[in-house]
Amino acid sequence: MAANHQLSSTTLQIGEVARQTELTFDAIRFYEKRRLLPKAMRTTGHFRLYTTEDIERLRFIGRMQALGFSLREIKELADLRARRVDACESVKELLTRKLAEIRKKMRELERLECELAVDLRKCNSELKHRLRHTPAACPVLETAVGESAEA
Amino acid sequence: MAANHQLSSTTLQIGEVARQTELTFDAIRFYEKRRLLPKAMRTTGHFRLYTTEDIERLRFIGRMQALGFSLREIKELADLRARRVDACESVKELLTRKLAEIRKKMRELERLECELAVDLRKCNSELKHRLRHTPAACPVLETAVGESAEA
DNA sequence: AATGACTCTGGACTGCGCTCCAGATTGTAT
DNA sequence: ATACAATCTGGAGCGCAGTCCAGAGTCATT
Repeated sequence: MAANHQLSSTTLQIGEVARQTELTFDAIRFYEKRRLLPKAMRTTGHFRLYTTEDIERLRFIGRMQALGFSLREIKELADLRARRVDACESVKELLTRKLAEIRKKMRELERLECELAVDLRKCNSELKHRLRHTPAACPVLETAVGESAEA
Repeated sequence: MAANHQLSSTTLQIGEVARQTELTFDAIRFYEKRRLLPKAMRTTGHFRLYTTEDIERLRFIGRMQALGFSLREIKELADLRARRVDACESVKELLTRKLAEIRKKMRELERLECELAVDLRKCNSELKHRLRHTPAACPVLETAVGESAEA
């Protein structure tokens, strides 16, 4: 294990942070370069030191990415957490916008879920049916995913 | 307007398709190269011709992309529509997998929605409050987005 | 026959989000 | 003092999903 010769109490080096967040060194440094993360403190020998807040923030980045937000967007949102200006009006605007996006995505996902679920049921019942009768083409391959899009 | 000297009844050229789907020529041709779209028929002069099915498929691609699926994944799904093999078992597997992914994404979005909605309410009430009292920091900037992540 | 709108191919280029690498430095263990 | 692990910086390279462009060919109109 490497150095922690100072402030070791609640700060972690990049390797440990990488392990805890399941990110790579490179990704973490990349986020710093892109200012998604505040510039990390350093040991006297220039090793980066991270706090639990940083880890929270990195986890937040991960969550948002999985939801399909770009780093640019994530920065927008994450910055609001750290900035201590009274920017409430603009915060409100941003939140309202994001919220609308999210609700739209959710509706779309619901629709897709529905379609897939229907297809899956067709698929299942056809498989059952086929056990007793003669084989036929998979039902999903006829009236498939997304075809009922305009319903 | 350009040629349609043959089969003009239900087929469209790339320009019209681009207009209808709100995609670019380049994107459409790109999807063909990546086999997300079957190779288009051609006029005698090598102009591509598209059917309404192709348009449906392109719209499907667009929808899925907006939901954060990669072209690779979209191809997987879309291929099932066109392929007429009896691959029902594997179709079932794929659908089940996708469905699980979608449900996970939805839960995540719900959580985020919740967090943002709470923040927004805080923001609003703080703004109201501030009209009557002394100014203070924006409440969202204290207990912001994603902080309640582990709740 | 010529004009102008449309389309073709192939290849270079872009922005995003990293990853990989080399060569140097720092910290720990012996 | 030395070996070894962890980290540093800067830059090249990569996969994705296209965009942009040049130069050539195709088609309806006049």
